Amino acid sequence: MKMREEYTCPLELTHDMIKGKWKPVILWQLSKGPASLSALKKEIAGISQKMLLQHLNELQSCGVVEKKTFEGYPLKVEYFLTPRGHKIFGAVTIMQEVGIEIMREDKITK
Amino acid sequence: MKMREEYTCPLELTHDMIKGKWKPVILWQLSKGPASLSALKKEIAGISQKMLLQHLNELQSCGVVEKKTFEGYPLKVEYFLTPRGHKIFGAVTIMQEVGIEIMREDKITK
DNA sequence: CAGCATCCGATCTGATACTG
DNA sequence: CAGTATCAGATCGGATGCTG
Repeated sequence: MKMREEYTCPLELTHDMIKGKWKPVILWQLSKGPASLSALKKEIAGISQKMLLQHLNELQSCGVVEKKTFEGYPLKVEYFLTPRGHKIFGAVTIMQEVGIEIMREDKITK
Repeated sequence: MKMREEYTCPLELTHDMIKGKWKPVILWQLSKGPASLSALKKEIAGISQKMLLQHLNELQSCGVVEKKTFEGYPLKVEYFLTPRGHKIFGAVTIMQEVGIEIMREDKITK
């Protein structure tokens, strides 16, 4: 991922934050509230642990997601959206709405 | 790109529509009004013709963009957003806004 | 001006196996 | 449960040259 200063336009910056196959779905899940790694893995059908972690790390490094680690056994970690994450989630919401509309339209067309 | 029926969730569908390095910027430009290939190329700094065309084709095949071809020489073509394109543009708008905010925040932090 | 084909390196994704 | 390492295949992106 780029350093912040390298972005020439705002869209490029934000696009980086939601690019990747699973980022919108991860944000969607986290918008419901904090979640552990295993919970996310369960809720997001088809994602591999590697990709989940990789995307979570990217989301953290651009300030969209943070995590809280609880000491002890078994290990417990909670991922959650930052204020910035909630802002970007606004875009994801629209994506979801448009997607629903389109799927509905396509059903009617059939 | 997938066939419509293969999408399991709306977000996956919409994500396909804006994924790719240049799609948000292309939608941004087209939101200002119809534009020719060369106009887009001029307005979008750094894009290659190949990627521009490829993304425009993908946007067309998911019903976000259409084009109108005018016969004659020199050839003239206009790309423009469909109603569906305008809906998705709503998400792009938020991306832009969030991006601007973040860039501003980062400047203050410095 | 609009659009296609090809080649190549970079990046992304996923399966699997392993650590604290 | 959380997280890392690695390897192979798929996809993406960009440069270049060619066609109508």
